[in-house]
Amino acid sequence: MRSNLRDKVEDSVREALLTGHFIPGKPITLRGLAEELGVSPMPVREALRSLTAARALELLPNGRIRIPEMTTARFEEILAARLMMEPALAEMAFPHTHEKIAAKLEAIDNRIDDSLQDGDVSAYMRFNRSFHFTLYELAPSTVFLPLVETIWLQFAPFMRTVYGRVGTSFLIDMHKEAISAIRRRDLRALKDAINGDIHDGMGILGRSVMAD
Amino acid sequence: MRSNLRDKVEDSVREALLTGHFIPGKPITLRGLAEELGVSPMPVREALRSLTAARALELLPNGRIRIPEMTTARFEEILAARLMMEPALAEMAFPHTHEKIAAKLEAIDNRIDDSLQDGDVSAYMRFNRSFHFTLYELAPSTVFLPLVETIWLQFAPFMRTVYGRVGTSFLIDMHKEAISAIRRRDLRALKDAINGDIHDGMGILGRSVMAD
DNA sequence: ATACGAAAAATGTGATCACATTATTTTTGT
DNA sequence: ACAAAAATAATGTGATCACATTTTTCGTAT
Repeated sequence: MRSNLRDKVEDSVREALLTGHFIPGKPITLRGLAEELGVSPMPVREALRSLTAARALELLPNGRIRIPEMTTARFEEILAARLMMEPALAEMAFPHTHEKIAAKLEAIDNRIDDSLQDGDVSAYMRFNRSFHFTLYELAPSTVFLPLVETIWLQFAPFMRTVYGRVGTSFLIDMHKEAISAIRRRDLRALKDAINGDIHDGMGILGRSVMAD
Repeated sequence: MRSNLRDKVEDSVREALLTGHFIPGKPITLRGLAEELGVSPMPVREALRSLTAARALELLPNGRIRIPEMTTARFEEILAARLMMEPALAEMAFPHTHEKIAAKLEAIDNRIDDSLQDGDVSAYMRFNRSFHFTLYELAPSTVFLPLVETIWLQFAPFMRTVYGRVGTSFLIDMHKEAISAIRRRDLRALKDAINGDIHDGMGILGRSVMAD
């Protein structure tokens, strides 16, 4: 088995981005991250290069790397991209869903509810991502799936600040509707649920913070 | 002004990919490319890492890097992604078009015709890309535009082999319809032209080769 | 001739170093 | 006390080296 430090570093930065442990605008340094992870700057360089290409990180004119800041225009584009691609991905996944998957999604959704009750934002973000990608990864997709992963890396750090601002008590999602749609073999309802989840869960919340 | 070798290497590999100078399946070596470009392996490493993240290159389990091979499923996904995103990008660009842009596109389109007449596939691919992105880059987009660039990097090497197989004489595009739509200020017609260009120009041609 | 195995070459990875540029801190002058 | 300037520290970039793994080449046996 072939493994390398670069992928380990990339995975851990990915995870940190997706659970909101990096703050938008905050610069990241090679040596700093390297020391933090106990590796040389070399694998960090490659991992950050990769994430920069995925637009999860931003390369400033002076060569510094940071988490990009969110703008209203970018947020609207991300929203539009999600609304285009994720229902399509759900549709590709649909033929591969069955009761066992529905049960798995239900278990994840329960942990989401727990996280919200506890006010544990990181856990919420991790399980929410898990919910969506457990579904999406059923799709035999080598194009859309990576694109959607890229998108999530772009908005996750911002959503963390949103949740921090408005709290976790007002979070709405349409996960239960999605699970029900899978069980009823209702593709239309599944796509609507995903669409609604993005529109109501992310869109409204994000815009409310953006308005400041 | 801050410049670095890495970006120069990346740009030249990008250009080579987009004009079909790399053959799908062909492996790329760090030291080989480095020597070819007259630099050390270091900036090549970073450039290839970046392009791998963009799915323009593929990292094999043994660590080797190559241009991905096309499959029917991947082709269909790429087509679907293009049909989703490019008309949307054209719509975002539309308010920023005017006669001067139309004239510029017309000039590019004339060079496309010349290239086809000469049977110069590389020139054709370069100008075709130039046509599309001259339009798309008018859109104030920081999300869709990079996604579409990623897509083009993924199908360009394959299209080169398609053109090599079926020749350049049967190429159809809807560029003139797009230019006319811009001049008539007809958004609907512009989106239809882009849609048709992708569907007829790439879709039919690609599928015919894929069918082998 | 062909298949197998050993030797040789080539490859990606990670570490370290040197260097120019940029950021930060300290010193100095008024 | 505050601003300007000098010194110091930190950063990304590119090169080179060592190394394990993989690929290729070449010799040998059947």
